[in-house]
Amino acid sequence: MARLSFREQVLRVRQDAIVAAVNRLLADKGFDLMTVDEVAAEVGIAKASLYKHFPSKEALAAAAMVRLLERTLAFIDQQAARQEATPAQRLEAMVRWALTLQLAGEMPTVPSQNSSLRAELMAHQGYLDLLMQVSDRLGAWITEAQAAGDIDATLPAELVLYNIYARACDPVPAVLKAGGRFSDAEVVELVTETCMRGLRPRR
Amino acid sequence: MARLSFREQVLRVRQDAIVAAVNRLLADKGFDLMTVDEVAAEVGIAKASLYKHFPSKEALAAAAMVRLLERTLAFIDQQAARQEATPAQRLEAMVRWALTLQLAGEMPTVPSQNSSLRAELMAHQGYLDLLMQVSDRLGAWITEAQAAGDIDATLPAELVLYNIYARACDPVPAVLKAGGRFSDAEVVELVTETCMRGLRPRR
DNA sequence: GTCTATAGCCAGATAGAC
DNA sequence: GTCTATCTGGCTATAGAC
Repeated sequence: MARLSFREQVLRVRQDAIVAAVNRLLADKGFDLMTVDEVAAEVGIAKASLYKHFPSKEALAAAAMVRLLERTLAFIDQQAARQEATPAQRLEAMVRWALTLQLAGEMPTVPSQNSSLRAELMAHQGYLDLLMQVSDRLGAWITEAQAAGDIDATLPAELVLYNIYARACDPVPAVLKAGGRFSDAEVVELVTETCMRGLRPRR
Repeated sequence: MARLSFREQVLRVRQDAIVAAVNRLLADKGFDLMTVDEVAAEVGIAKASLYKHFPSKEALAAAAMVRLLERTLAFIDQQAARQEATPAQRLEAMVRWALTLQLAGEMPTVPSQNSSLRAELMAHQGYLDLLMQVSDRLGAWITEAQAAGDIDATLPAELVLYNIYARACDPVPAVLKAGGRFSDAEVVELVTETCMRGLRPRR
């Protein structure tokens, strides 16, 4: 890794601050309701300065999504290092992690419907590469878990993968939490359990 | 039911056409991306005319949501009439119905996040009444299904209810369908099965 | 690279004739 | 109630001084 000049380090810190702010706002309001003015205000710089770092609002959001995928890969590596854990247990840990992130207000969400952002993401090579990597890693665990009988082998692997991905934007945890009867930890447990149970063999 | 004058009938038909168009657009693009101009274009009248029928964009969406809840109640009645069916089977039929509606592009979705629409819906008495009715009817079946051992009695009834509601905006069916490997009917079966299996007792 | 100020656009809502 | 035309505000993006 090349040594960074002071100037470059400052730039890097500033960019990280921007992406972190975008991450929070995406988690809170979603892409359409997030305004670039808010991002600038949260970072504490002028809007015009933002546009020196990122060419568009879509690019801002894409950077936040790339950061999420990088964090996801890091967590996958962490799970892969737990040699005592079965593939199914690792997948369960992924679900738990996603739900925890979501309840903490740190899970950025992208509109799965039509949007200017969809197009930009599908053209963003770095994003697609990371998404592929994550899918491959999780896909391998799914196959292993099915062979071990911990996940129903008659279910298409796609279905299992998408079911896990979908926990990142599941509305159930937030509604359960809003009900006030459960702690965050309890919500995570309940949702994780119903998710995984839905994927296990019939008996 | 009072006899309607011709004038009132025309009004009624026009309003139904508007709400149907809003329903489609909400299902297709969601509230934020739906524009009032599009609604007007789809109905075939001028935007200003729309505002003679509904005072705001939020009111338009609320009307579509009320219509959805009315259709839901009608389907609940239909299921209640199936005397051979168990409560769990009725709940499963509800899930199947919601998924079918969603895949057909007829399921309007409301942003569960912050939005001007949330506030308006929570102040809309007719909407809240209907929502309560639906929840009560489904809640009764859930309790019965738990007593019968078809749904895990250790799960909070809230969790079960929200899990069923969430199928209406589940992103998994659309993604599975986009993959092209499954027919709509297969998608409905796969998602319904994993949903219900997640709620059944451990063994 | 940072700021202030503003251009340009688009969508929700309204005026007023018919 | 329907239309055409317009207002209004907010948002993305940029110009231009420093």
